[in-house]
Amino acid sequence: MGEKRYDPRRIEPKWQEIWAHEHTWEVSNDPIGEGGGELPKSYVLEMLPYPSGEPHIGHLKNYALGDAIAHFHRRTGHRVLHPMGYDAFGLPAENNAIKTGVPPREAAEQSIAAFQRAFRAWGISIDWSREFATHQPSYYRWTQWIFLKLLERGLAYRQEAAVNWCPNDQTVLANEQVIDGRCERCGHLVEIRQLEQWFFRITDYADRLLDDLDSIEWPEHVKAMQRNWIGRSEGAEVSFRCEELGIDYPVFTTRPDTLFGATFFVMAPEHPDVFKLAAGTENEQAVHEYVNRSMAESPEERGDAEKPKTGVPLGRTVTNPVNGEQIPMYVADYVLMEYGTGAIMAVPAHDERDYAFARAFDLPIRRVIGTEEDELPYTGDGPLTNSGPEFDGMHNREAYEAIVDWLDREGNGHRSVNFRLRDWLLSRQRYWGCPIPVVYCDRCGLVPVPEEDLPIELPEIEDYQPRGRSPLAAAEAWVATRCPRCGGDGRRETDTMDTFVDSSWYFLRYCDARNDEQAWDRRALASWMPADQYIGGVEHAILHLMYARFFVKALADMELVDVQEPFKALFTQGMILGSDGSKMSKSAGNVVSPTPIVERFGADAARCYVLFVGPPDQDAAWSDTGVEGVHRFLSRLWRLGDELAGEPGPAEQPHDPSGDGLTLVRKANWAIEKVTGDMRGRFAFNTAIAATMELVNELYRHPAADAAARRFATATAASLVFPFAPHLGAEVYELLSGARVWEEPWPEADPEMLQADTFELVCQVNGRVRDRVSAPTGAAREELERLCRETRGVRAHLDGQDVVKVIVVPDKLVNLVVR
RNA sequence: GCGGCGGUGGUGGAACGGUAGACACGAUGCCCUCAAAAGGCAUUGUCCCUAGGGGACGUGUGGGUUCGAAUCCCACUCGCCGCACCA
Repeated sequence: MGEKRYDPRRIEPKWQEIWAHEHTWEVSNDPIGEGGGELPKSYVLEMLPYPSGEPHIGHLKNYALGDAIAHFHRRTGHRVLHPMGYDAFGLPAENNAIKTGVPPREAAEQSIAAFQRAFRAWGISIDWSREFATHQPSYYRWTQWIFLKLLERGLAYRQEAAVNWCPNDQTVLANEQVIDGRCERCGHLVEIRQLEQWFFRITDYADRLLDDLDSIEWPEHVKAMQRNWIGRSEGAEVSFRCEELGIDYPVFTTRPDTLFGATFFVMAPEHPDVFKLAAGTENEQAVHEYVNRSMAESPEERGDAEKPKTGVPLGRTVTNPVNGEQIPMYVADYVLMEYGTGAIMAVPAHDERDYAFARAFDLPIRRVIGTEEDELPYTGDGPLTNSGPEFDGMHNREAYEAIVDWLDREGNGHRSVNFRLRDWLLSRQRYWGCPIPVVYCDRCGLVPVPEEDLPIELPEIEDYQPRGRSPLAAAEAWVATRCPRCGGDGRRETDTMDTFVDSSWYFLRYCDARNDEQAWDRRALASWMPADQYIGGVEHAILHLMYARFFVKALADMELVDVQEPFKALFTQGMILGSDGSKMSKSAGNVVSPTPIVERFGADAARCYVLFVGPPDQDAAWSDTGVEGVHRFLSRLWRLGDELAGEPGPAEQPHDPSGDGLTLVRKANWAIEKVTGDMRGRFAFNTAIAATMELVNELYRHPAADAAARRFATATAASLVFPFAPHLGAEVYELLSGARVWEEPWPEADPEMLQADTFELVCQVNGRVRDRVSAPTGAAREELERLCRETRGVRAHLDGQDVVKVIVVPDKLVNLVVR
């Protein structure tokens, strides 16, 4: 033993070559043609990588996870689709181009090559026949086609709006890409600009995006984040009339029960009527100054809830519809134009912000809910007061309904629902993205490019520097075109699409990736969608995962797809942190690159380690000694295989094992049961790997067991470890049986071998373990009680006391309750 | 503030309401070796006891349910994540 050593550098390329050469992981869309008509489908999908530089350790974990699931599904009788692609468009490649001069296409393609090398070196079981990258015209042709479909349906539109502008990246951003008032990409403070931009009408789907969360198996925290982001609130819209100008101003409120407490009225600085209202009043000048000052403030400064309330009176009043009171109007920046109607009724007694404003401006505060004991501002429940004879004394929950009904009858308001979600701003003033297939014609206006003219290819340019408009605008020859409608002079849209558009439908394309006639064939889609298991990081909980759901729903409404949700189940993996426990970053100098690890310990050890460190949805720190430990385990398994190889023969369970052989056969069956349970439904790969470690340890503990039992136990370990360490699993399994482990069905435990003849009976007195004794499996309750009472430890603790109760858990324990 | 998740040895982590700490790392000792590497074996929650054995205490804190609680319930506390002047 021991002259030969486990050498992943020899084993791993050997199997990778076989899988590549035989196209092992390719799968047909036609189950009948493959003779697999009876097999259920399984679509296992990891989030496609963004090709920037080299793959990092997080990618290894992501794809090791997905691969384990894919292998398990294949061997448990599924046709498995496990594809791969690259999300190649996007800002980083372009910013890199500006810095280094390397064209984004070149950088992206270099990076894609690095990912391809990595996936092969890691032994990920990918169906390469479906591979694509989103920057290829054969892909984005269909991204453009989907855009046209959405445009046709009114779900894509162009509009001027106050939008987030990143002065560093020189482009607009979606709300979802602004984090704490800063650009998600570069961290620069975001400004607000009034610009005409392209939007997708995702708000039309707010209710469905919310409701359908109940139909998918996603982690609770991700659903919660989406619910939060959609931010549905129920309430009422109530009209307040400005008599002097004869205009009704609706407000949205979630508290119509507090209407009698409204003592003033506030508008957002961006509200289009602010100047009109102030015109001619003594406040006109002050209003202009205030509005200009607020507009100049960054969203971050403005959004600070802690800062003192500011505002200016508009010099006008509105009528509170419930009591006819004239209440003063203000403009104040704590009211947001983007939410509700951009105007609010202020109820200082029952809203903290209104309270703060009223105190600062010395405005009346009138309690309408609760008693003296409830300190103001009071946001809790209670009986109404100061709300007229009709409502006084009524509990506020009831009053809510009663007041809304009354408003409705009088024509002053109605029930209403508001969402926090806003439309998806998709245009970017940047080069490296999918061109928007639209032409502007002086005569016809905005004209969609006809489908047959797609793709509108992204031209090659030399200067990527953004100058407030897309660098594409400088490509004169490309911009100048014919109007598809009238044939006259036209100009192409020079904005490109947000990268998230590309990744909102790629999972559909995998189903029919080589189709040149259409984006997909519906039958191909029907044979795979939805993805049964989606795997990726939580950082996409809102952006990508919401957009993709929106796309699928919109496409379903156009009868282009047959599912309502793209991802039936979602698994969010935890991050691999640096060995110091903090996030890996170049500046912290704690980045672990997978390449040297794989070269040194093998892909199998690296893959097993990231799955073994802990539950895969949790963050885990990288540990060099941890990988060495896993490598040690794989070596031990390999040595068993090497030692037992001899000539290939059966590796099946021997018929009548006895002694140490029986122990091994039992342990092997126990491991089968344990690993299968850990993988089915849950993702307890850490404990699954631990169980195969136990099996291997057991083999080392019983070196004298008969060879048949050892062969069986070793082959079983190889078979069970295959989803995590495919090369080693295949190697050892072949050494012992001559067969290919991935062609073998997943092992099933022999029920007879799952139970021993005896077990260790736990003997408790008052719930505390006092002794243990060997007892026959299946023994009667009385028998177990007797055995328990006879043990030394129990007798010592019984000590003549009365046994008042006996609890027997068959095949497990006896608990004697004494007084 | 709202929403979600979590607190177990020196470390990462195991535990259908039923033996807390599987498995692994680290540490210690031994074997193999001229030596080393590699490998193998053993010990390893804390404390206490006249110690081949036995006892007490132990899953953030306090209470509760139960024959029995890391697990279920209540309150608190600490930490992480998301959202946040959203009316």
